[in-house]
Amino acid sequence: MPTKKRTVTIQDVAKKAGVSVSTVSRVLNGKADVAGDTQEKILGVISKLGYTSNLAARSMRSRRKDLLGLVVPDIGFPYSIEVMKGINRAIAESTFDLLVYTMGDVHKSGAVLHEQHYVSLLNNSLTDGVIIVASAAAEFITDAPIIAVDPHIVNPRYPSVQGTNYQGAVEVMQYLLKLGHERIGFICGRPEIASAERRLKGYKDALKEAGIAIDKDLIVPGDFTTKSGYASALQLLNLKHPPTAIFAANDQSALGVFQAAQEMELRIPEDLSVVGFDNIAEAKYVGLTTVDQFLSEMGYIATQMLIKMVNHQPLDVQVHKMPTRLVERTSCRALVQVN
Amino acid sequence: MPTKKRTVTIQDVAKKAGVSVSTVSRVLNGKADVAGDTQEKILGVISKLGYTSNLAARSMRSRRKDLLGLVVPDIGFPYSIEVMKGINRAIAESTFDLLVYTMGDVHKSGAVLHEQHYVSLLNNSLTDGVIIVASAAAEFITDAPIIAVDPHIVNPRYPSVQGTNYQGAVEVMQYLLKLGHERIGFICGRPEIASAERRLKGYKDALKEAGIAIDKDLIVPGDFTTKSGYASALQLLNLKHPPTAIFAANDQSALGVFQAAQEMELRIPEDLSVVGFDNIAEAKYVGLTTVDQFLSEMGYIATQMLIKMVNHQPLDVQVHKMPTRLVERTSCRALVQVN
DNA sequence: TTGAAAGCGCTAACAG
DNA sequence: CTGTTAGCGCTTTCAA
Repeated sequence: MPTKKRTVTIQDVAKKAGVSVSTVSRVLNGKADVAGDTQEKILGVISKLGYTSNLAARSMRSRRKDLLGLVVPDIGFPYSIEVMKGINRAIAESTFDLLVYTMGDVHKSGAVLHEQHYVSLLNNSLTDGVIIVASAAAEFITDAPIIAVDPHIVNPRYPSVQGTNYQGAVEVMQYLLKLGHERIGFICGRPEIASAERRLKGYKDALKEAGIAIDKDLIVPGDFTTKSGYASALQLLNLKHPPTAIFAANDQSALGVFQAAQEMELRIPEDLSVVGFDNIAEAKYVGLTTVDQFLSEMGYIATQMLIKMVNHQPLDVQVHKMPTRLVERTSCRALVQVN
Repeated sequence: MPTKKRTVTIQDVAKKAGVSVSTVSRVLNGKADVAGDTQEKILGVISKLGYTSNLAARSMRSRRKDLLGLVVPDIGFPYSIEVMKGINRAIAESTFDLLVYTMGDVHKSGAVLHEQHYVSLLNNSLTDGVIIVASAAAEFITDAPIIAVDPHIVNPRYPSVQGTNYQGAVEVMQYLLKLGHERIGFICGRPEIASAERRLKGYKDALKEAGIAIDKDLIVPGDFTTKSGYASALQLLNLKHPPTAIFAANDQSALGVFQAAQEMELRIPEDLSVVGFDNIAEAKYVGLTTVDQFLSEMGYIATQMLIKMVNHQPLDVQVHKMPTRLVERTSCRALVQVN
């Protein structure tokens, strides 16, 4: 293995080039005040030795790193993936690179503490600012800008990007009601998450608005997983009066509904209408109705906002209209909440 | 915004607790030799001040970081996402966390240089080892272990995880031949990438083996994108003698074939058999045949190998059988190449 | 235009 | 059990 015993440091370069470390540092940082031939010689030595600056040491001294941080509990989760696609897009368009911190699993250890820890870790040292996705934590100690995407609990002290969950749910319901459905099932999300509750409220209010009494049997629990969607859908479909449409609080559980319907040989949407919130790639293939681009846009917007914050630019944009390419009838907007 | 002017350092904690920095450092690192009440007091100050250690400074001093690095050009690309899912799974099962470095776009600037730079950057400072995915670069300067997943160019000096592209392609062909197909189209991948060429060779050899002459019209270019798959599929299907089956060098281009077939109102697989290499979520919904879990498994295996390397354990496993859940008839193995 | 020297925040001997 | 001290590799004054 081509492993140098010791890392090549700026000292090695300086010695080899016969100059001082500060001179090397100067050419490394593109300062103008270095003689042409000195610079050339140093550059030569650098590439000959294969020197690369030590990120840790460097960011310990300098303010600007051109690096954004992202803290995600689990980068394998479809939700995270969608958000990351948007972030990735914004990063690609910018001069910033991205450092993603993950522990691979939300449940690896105390989530809230871990999140806070990682945010400080990144922000106090390596990055110019951090994006935190679907955070359970509400408070952070950090000296660099921070932005929350879809936080579980909304803390007005931090800027955040959130979906208009209530309004979106109302629109989903209006769509289903217009289709003539009167018995519409709702599969809940995790009750401790703000967005889930707002979707449920949208469901209830739309029903109320339409003059339809709320049937408690039609509201079943869920936890945003496909498995729970499957189980809850079976519960709904085995009712004496089963619903003719099911509104799942998120896309994953909608997929579970799809599985249950398939198993019971119900065709979608002929026998059963299914609508899910959020966005997954599979949706268009299974014929589910979802809000396209939703999560991805949130990531994109959040990244752009964070970059503005890092650059000390004002956060002028308050509300973004979300594109709804897949679904014409159901729309959802991202509300950008500043401060 | 709750932004402390200056970061809380270990010095602040020490002063406030009335002890020395080394004592604080000791409790921070869980050393046993600290008095119970001293430790308690320090812990109290730490949480009161909201102190978190500076990652940069810390990793500059200590050897073990319990942190693995991952360099991916583009984390929004389906290929990267699949590999990352596997890596994420391995990370979740381990005591390591993961730091992903991305520039958001392969083409943001000189890819090879960027990759080498990032690998050194991470490995010389922050992480215990790094995984590099689909690298265009063949050489790296680093003093920590490194493992390549599916490198464009295979360098025997580094351990790597690669698919058995040749064998897999042969098996895909045997499957199609057994189905009775005699005219099988092949959509190539990017010719500069080793795996693409091995898949093509598998296609040709299987044909040869079956005693079927190679028709050059049936081999069309591609670049692993859906767009190219679409275009090349149209080219194939508009031939005087169109193929009855198409083997796309990867999943993305297979998706393009699917689109083209749909547009020409060909049913799959009744009118046209389509097989793609690699693995995407959409595959099962559009009825394509792909190798399940393939990319994800590569990421998983690579991560486990890297952890072994970091722990100075021998790399005993040489060949992994890949699980093939979706597809019984086409299998693919990951060949783990050590040294 | 360059070098010397002072730290950034932290860990790890080495003494007490 | 705890404090002192010496750096890790780098940037940044301050002089020369």
